[in-house]
Amino acid sequence: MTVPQPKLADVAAAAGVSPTTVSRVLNDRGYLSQKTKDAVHAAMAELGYRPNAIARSLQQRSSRLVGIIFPTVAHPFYGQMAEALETRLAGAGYKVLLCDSAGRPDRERRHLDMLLANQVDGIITGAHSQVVGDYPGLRAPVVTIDRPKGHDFPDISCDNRTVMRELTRGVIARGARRILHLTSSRDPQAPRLLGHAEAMAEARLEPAVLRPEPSRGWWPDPEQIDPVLDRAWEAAAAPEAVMCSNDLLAAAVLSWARRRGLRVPRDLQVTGFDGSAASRIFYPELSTVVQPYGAMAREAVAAILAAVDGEPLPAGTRELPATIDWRETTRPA
Amino acid sequence: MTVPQPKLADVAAAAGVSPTTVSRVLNDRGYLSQKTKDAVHAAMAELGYRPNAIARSLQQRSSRLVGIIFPTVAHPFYGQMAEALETRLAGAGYKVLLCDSAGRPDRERRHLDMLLANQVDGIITGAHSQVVGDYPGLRAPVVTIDRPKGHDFPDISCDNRTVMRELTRGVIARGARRILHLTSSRDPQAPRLLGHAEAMAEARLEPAVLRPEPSRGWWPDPEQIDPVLDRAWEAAAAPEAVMCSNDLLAAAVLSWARRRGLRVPRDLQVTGFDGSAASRIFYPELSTVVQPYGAMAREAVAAILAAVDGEPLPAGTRELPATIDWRETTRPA
DNA sequence: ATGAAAGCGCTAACAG
DNA sequence: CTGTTAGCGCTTTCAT
Repeated sequence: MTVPQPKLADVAAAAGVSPTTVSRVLNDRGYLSQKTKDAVHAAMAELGYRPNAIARSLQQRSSRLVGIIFPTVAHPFYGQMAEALETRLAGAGYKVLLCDSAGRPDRERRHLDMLLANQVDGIITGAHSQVVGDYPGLRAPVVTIDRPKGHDFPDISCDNRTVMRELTRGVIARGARRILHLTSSRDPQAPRLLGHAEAMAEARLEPAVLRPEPSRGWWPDPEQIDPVLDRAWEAAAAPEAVMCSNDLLAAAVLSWARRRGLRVPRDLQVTGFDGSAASRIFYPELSTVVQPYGAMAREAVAAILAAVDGEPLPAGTRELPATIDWRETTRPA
Repeated sequence: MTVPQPKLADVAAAAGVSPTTVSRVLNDRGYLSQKTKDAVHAAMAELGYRPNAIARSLQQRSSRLVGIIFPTVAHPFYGQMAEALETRLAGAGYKVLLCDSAGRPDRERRHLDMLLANQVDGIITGAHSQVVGDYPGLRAPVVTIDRPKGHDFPDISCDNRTVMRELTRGVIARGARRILHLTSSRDPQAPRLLGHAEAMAEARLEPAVLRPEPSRGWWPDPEQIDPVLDRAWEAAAAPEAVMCSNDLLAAAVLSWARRRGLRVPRDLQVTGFDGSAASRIFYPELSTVVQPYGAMAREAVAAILAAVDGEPLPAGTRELPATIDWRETTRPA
């Protein structure tokens, strides 16, 4: 506290060598006599020296910092993704600047400004707005996570369309004909919707998509969902299955079903999407799609690191296979 | 990309002034003629200039960086806490370095090294190991989140003991006499346990505490929990309530209860702890304690900012009031 | 009201 | 094998 932190020059003085030499042993560069190395190490230990990463970053014009932007890390999907990314990045010697955009473009813009000012080596974003897309002076490589195309950055996703087609086929095979699709997405071309529509078309079933408004951006709102479901159930033919675009939505549906006295899966089958660790504990019975968190983090980080090494970023989406976990909210196959 | 990023000197040249002047308009310091200001602003806009935060940090010997260390942000409690902290810190002009310790002391140590090397202005940690406690050369102020005492840093928690006493009283008032307490804590002096024990003693009831081993550190493991519960139910007098030290544990108990055909709350009452947004959506029926996430973040950040301003950190625990959310996994009062 | 010069802590030529 | 010198991009005395 009171003692100023020792700097490289102090170590040099203590060891009786030049700053350059200390820098060399620090970075293990060039030829050093063992004797010198030992002396320097001793001095460093003596003083409790810790190199200043900021000075190093300035000199090397590389911060080893990666920014990650998500709408909300309180959400199990983003939280788990953030964890997987941090673990990978830390393993590669990178540091993570966490940005929570709360789904607000203004916040995202501020965060982007901040990241660029801090000379980040890369940005990984799962934020929903398109502000990264047309950002002036964006020097850092950008990779998106589970974002639809419509931008020039590589995107890492699971095989949304394929797995959703598969999941829908499975629900149909389990006896459901009248299937409701609940989504929080406002994009009619969302891959999950397309996959769903394909499977429905194959079976000559009419897709029915409902988009209840989420509250606070990412949290399903029972006030919105319940009336929507009530209405669907008061229609002539009540649905036999509800497929949801994420596990939280599915949980809201299951809660509604309990209140309404519907038996799952007898009266109603329910599926989710995401399969976060939290979701698997909260709802082990939920049939859902488990996203490949680890693999997605690996690919996203690999892309950033490649870009740092000067390789051009591949455009387009990289899709990693997700797995379906059939449980008790659907009937046996 | 190909064009090197403009620096302050470039702006100066373009505006026909000295670097000092540009720095002055940037920081709005000293007296500048409006004319000069305008010229500089024009030049900055022209070149798309963005000040380099790294250089600034080096010069000012302050990074405006705060490290936050949690066992796993995939866990709803930590994820929501991380979000609340990031929001507060960003609002105060600070940046967040995210560290996921995965509950491993070696990882925590590496993260601490990294944070100190990066000249963080403060550290907020909820990691469980005690490595921060005796860390050599820790210059940054540290605040812990929901950690038991036993260290010199201020701690921000909810009023664990009080609210747990209240919750236990409530469960007793709801008719339960044989109450099981499930916890993931290995500390017999944990405040939540103490509060529980107090309420039990008041009612002259015998406390029964069970500590199933978590898997991977923070996730309750049904393989561990189910046999423990089974055994309790095979004992002479089956419990009438299970109180859990977090919502995930409660979810595991509810899942077990469903499989065993127990009706909640008739045959068995269940309570949780944490009340994260995710938990409220996954399990709206769960009676639980809702932690004051926002207030805790506010206090933690306030403490760090005060320390940055040179005020000494207050020692001891700051307890914020939590609220009890009685729902349907307990009987009506 | 503005500028020149020095320096934050480190590393990269370039000597020797 | 080691040291001298210059400079990363910015801010800050101290002049004027």
